[in-house]
Amino acid sequence: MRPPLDLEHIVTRALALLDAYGLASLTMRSLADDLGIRPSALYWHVENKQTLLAAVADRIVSSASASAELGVGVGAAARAVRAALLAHRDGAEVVLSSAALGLGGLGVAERMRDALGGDGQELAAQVLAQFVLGHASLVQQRIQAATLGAYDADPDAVAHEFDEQFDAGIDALTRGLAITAR
Amino acid sequence: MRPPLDLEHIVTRALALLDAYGLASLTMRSLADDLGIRPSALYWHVENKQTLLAAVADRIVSSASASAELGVGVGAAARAVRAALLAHRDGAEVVLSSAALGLGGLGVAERMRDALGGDGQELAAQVLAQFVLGHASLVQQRIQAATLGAYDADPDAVAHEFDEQFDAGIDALTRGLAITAR
DNA sequence: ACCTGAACACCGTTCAAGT
DNA sequence: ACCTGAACACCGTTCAAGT
Repeated sequence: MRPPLDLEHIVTRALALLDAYGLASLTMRSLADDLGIRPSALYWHVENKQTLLAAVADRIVSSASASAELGVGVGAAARAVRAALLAHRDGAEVVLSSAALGLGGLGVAERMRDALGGDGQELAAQVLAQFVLGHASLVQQRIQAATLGAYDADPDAVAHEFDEQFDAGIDALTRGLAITAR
Repeated sequence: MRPPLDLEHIVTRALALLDAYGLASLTMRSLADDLGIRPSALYWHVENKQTLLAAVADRIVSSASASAELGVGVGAAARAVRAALLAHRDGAEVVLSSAALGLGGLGVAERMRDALGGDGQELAAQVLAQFVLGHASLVQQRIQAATLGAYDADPDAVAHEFDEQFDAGIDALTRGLAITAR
C-alpha cells in the first residue's frame, strides 16, 4: 500500500516530467501514470491542470530564492530568476502563462521588488519582470528550435549572445529606471 | 460552388476567430467549420497547426508596419508593435510562441532593427523585442484574469499603469543602450 | 487541384462507485 | 479520505477515396 499522495510530491513529479519531456508531453494522463494512479484521481488533489501548472511555476520561481537572498543587488536577483527559468525545460512558458493566477508569474515581479527595497519601486519591479520573462521565453524558444534541427549556428556562440543581451538589458533598465544600487 | 480557399483567406478567418473566441478555442476543427470545409481539408493548404499559427503571428506583427514607417523613432516603432499585439486577443502569446519558426516572433526584433538603422544595433534590437514581448504578454495575461472575474481594480487605472511601465521601460532601454535617437 | 469520409491515437474533466 | 471505472465531449493528424 503506497502512502497517499500529497500536492508537494505531485508538483515534484510534474516538474521532473517537464524537464524530461517538455510541456507538450506533460498531460494529466502521463502524470497520473508516473504517479501510479488513474488520471481521475488527480482531481482529488488539484482543481484542474491550470492550477497544477501554476503550482509548478511557483516552485520554479521559488527555486531562485536560495541564490538571491536579501541584500543582493537587483542585477543578481534578476540573474538568479533567469537561471531558475532556464534551468527547467519550458520553464519561462510555464511561469509566464501562469502569471494570471497570481502564482508563479507574479512571483517574478515580487522578487524584483524585494531586491529593490520595496518602497515606491513598484514600477521598476514590473518593468524588470517583463524584461526577464520576455528574454527567457525567447531564449527557450530558440533552444527548442535548435533542438528540432532547423537552426544554424554554434550553440555556445548563441548562448553567449543571449547572455550579453540579458546583461545589457538589465544594465540599461537599472540605470534608466534610476534604481539605487545597493 | 465556392471558389477554392487560399492561405490568405484562411489566415484572415483564423485571426477573426482568435479575436472572437481566444486562442484556446481556435482549433483546426472550429476553423474548418468557419470556412465551410472538413478539418482534413485544411491540411492541403497548411502543413500543421503550428505553421498556421506562425502565419497568423506574421500577420499580427505586419499590421504594425502601417503606423511604423521608415524614419520613425525607436519609441514609436515599439509602441506600434505593442499596439498591434494588444489589438488581437492572445496576440502576444501567439507571436511569442511562434518566434521559434522565424516567422512572427523574429519579426518583432526585425522591426526594431529597422527603426534603429540596422548597423551594429543587433543587440539593442533583440533586447527591445524581448521587453516588448514580455510586457505585452503580461498585459494580456492580466486582462484575461480580469475577464475571468478574479481581479480587483479599476480597469482604466490598470491600463494606465501598464502604459506607464511600457514607456518607462522603452525610455530606459533606448537611453541605456546608447541608441542614437532620430 | 481540392476536398470528403473515416479512422487513429490521443486530450481534460466529471461523477458514481468502491475501499 | 483517497482512489478506480467508465464515460463525455473533445483534440491534431493521416490517408484513401471521390470529383
